[in-house]
Formats: sequence, structure tokens, C-alpha cells
Amino acid sequence: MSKEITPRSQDYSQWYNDLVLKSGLADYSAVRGCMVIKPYGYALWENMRDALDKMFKDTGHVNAYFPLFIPKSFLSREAAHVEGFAKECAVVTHYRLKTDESGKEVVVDPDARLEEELIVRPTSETIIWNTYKDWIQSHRDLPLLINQWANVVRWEMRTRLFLRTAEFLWQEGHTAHATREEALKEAELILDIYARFAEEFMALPVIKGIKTPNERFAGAEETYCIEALMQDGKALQAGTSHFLGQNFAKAFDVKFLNRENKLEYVWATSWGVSTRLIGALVMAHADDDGLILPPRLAPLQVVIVPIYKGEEQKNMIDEKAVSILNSLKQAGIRARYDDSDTARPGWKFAEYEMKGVPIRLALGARDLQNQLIELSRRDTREKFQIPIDNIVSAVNDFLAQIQHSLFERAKTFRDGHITPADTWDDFERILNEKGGFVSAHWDGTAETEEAIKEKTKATIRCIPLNPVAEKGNCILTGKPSNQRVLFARAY
RNA sequence: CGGGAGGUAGUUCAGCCCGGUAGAAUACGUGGUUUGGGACCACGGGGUCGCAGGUUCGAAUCCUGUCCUCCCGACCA
Repeated sequence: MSKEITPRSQDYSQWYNDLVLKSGLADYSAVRGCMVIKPYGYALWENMRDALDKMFKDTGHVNAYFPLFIPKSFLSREAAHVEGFAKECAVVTHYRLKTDESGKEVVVDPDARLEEELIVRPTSETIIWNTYKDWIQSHRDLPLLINQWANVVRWEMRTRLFLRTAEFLWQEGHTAHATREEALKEAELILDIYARFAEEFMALPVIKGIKTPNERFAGAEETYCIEALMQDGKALQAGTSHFLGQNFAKAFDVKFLNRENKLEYVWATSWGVSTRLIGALVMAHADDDGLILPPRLAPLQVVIVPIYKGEEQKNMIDEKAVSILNSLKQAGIRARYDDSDTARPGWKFAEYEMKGVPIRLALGARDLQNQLIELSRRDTREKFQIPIDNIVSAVNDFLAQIQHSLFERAKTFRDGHITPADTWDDFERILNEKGGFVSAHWDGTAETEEAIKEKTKATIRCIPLNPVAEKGNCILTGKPSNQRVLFARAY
């Protein structure tokens, strides 16, 4: 009973922390704001990474790797960019340590100061565009469709496991195009990939939209995003795709000769998702007993637990269980037979529920007699008796069903938490009492957005794509507006 | 970075106010009985009390500094 989780209803933040730590996704580290991603959490990330990587490659992207360090001067080339990141940059100033006079401690060698400090990348636009300058001369070099899987560092004041850490893992795509239209199309293509990934793999319904200028990426002309809703009614940005215009091309002087033999600045996009998605996965689906992982991403999809009395039964069950395990594996299902004798069945049940394994199979002497096996769903906790001969197809069906119903459950919750508001009173009341997205009119100014944030802590999460045109009046100022936008308190 | 709480065995925590040989539960090891929802009995191993200074005959305990974590706030593609 050492693994109690704080109930969601009592303290949502504590519930989240307990869950991440006790399910074995991650641990705190000795370094402020940096976490250790444990094997189970990393396996989950690998599955996410593999699925995304395939989607990128299927649409013509390739992977490369750029340096961790960025010369300080690069960052200041693009004014808005440096403005956005300067306050959270880790800086390398020296390249050598030495032993101090006492001979006991190492200290920074003052003689080893770098002539130009290096920034630990908070994002790689600058180092990459400095490189692209050498790679692009003609329209024949375009488009350049490159992604990298990397770690980045942002010195955040207040960190939270997976949701905001000083160092995190992510992918960042950086593309170069000959025309504005093509770059815009790319940014939208990636947004579609992100949305598909969130919905089809993470079972997480998302809203596609664009950010207001206030919330836009530092250096972008347009930021597209997908926004998701967590169980506590707060929104979480799950991915962004930026149309960078010619900002970085101009900052790094990247020009190409077009078909008319004229020099032109290159058009750019950048886009990324991070290990933050793991936090989203936890907060969207888990309950008071642990994680609930969508089958398509779960490191372990099926666990088989033996129930036996004595050696003799154990041997019989072992034989059957191993043959079931092998047929599941042959069918491409990530399965494991937990025959460890250090824990009893009840303990194992609780443990795998904590870890969010979608399906548990329990096999005992009684089941062998009847040629049945007990299948238990993590998401609904329903139990079924399945003929052993049908087990592979049953498991496949259930995995698909679980994937589907997790999405439907999250979507029902999300759809039920998009609430229109037409008066300021309603607006505040919905935010305070119900949470979720509030759909309201906005006069389009940064001042109003800022004032609303000041009053309610809610921000404009996005201006939904494919809007329904509707005349209305700004929720705060009453000025005319043509479209509703989505407000929410966010992570 | 401001306010609050905390750091003692792998884990959760007591001990600190009032200084005097470091405790519990759980986990772990061995043996046995068990095994259909977090088993039980017996024996056993494990902590320079976050770190660094200081006060003292003596510091987990008092003082100073520092690092890390949590909560609230400010900040935050």
C-alpha cells in the first residue's frame, strides 16, 4: 500500500505529480528544473517519436542534427526572437575547470573564458538559418525539409514534470521554401500531422487554430497551434507550427535565385512538439488509480498475470501463458508475462493499473479447466471471459476499442467544455465555475486581450481555423467582432 | 524572482521547541506457509539526519550560508 495517489478531487496538482512519479515515468534530479525520464516514460516517448517520425518522413521530411551551442551574437540577429528568449537562456562562458589552492575542489578557470559566449539552444532557428545560408543558392535547392530530434534548454522560473522543465526533448522542423504560399501550406500540413497524431495516437481531441499576436512565437508571422483540454478544465498547447515569413532569411541573409533569375529571400517555417505531450497524455486520460495509456502508444499493451496454488499448477499455467504470450507477440502486440513470484496477483493488478497497461489477462487453474481467460480493460475496468483459442483476435479488438473509446470519452468531455459566453458576467462565471474553453467575441486588440488576462487569468488559446462567421460584440469592450475565439486558463 | 512549506533508511514520515549512543511503518535479504484484488510468521541487513561553515565538552536538534523539491504569485514558443 505504499503507492497511494492523491485523488484528483483533493489536489489536482499533487495527483499529477504522484502519478508521474509513482507510475515510473520520471523522477526529480539533482539539477533544478531538470527531470530524469525513467525507462517506462522513455519507452512512451520512443513510441510517440517513432509515430511522428514516420509521419514526417512520409511527407518528404528528413532528419539532421545541429549543434547544442549557439554563438550569442546569432540570437540577436532577429529582434523579436531574442526578445522572446533572452530571459530564459543558459549561457556557457568558460571551457575549463581547475583544482583550487586547497587541492580539494574544482573551480572555473578564470583564464579559460570564451571570447564569445555560447547559448545553450532554447530553439534552433538561428543556428539552422546560419547554416541554410550556405546550403541555399537557387530555387533548385528548395524546398529544404529538415527535422531534428533534440534537447533544448529554457531556464523557466517555475517547472513541472513534463509540462515545463528546464531541459526537454522535442523535435523541431525547419523548412525553407521558394514562395510564401508554399511555406504557409507547409505550416498547415504540419498542423494537420500534429492534430492527426494527437487524435489517432494519443486519443486526445484537439482544436486547430492560430495564435493572437500576443501569443505568437518570437519571430513568427503566424503561429498555428493545436489546443487540448485537460480533466481539470485547463487548456494545454499540444503543438505549434510557425509560418516565419522571411524574417529569419533576412536576419541571416538567406537568398535564392528564382526562375526569373532574380534574388529573393527564402520563406520559412518551424514547428515542434515536445515531451510535454506526455504530460498531456497523463492529464487527459488518467484516473485516481493511475495512468490510462492509449493502446497505440502504450509501452506495454497486454500483461498476463498467473494465478496459481503450488508448483504443479504454476507449471501448467506457465506453459499455457507462454504460448499465449508468443501468439500475442507474433501478432505484433506488445505483451509481457509477469510470472515473478515476488508479488501476489492482487499486487500485480494494482501495479499494472498504476502503469496504465490497457489490457490485463489473468490465467488460473480454473480458467485452464474451462479453456477461458479473464480479460480486464484498464479504461472501463470491465472484465470478460474469453475463450483461449480466440485470445489474439479478442485482444486486437479490445485494443482498438479502448483506443477508440478513450478518444470518445475525452471528446465528449472537451465538447461539453466549450461554452459560449455573450456577457462579461457569464464569461467570468463559466471560467470560475466550469472551466474549459469559453467561446466569445473579441475586438481583436492586444490591449483587450491583456485586460481580460489581467482580470481572469484566461488567455486566448486560439482563433479557430475554419471559423463560423458571426457578427457580435467583444465580451469586454462591446466593440464589433466577426468571429468567436476560444479563451481558457492554460498550462 | 517574492511569499509559504519541506529535505532524517529505497519510500512515507516521527524525533528538532527543551543539544547527550538515530526511530517507526513499508520496502529489501534469507527460510517457511501462501497466491482469483495491494498475504502472513521468524530472523536479518540498511541512515556521516541535503551540503558547507559556525556555536558547544558534545549538534539531526541552536546560528549562518547554500543547493534541491512542493504550493501560491510574477515570468513563460
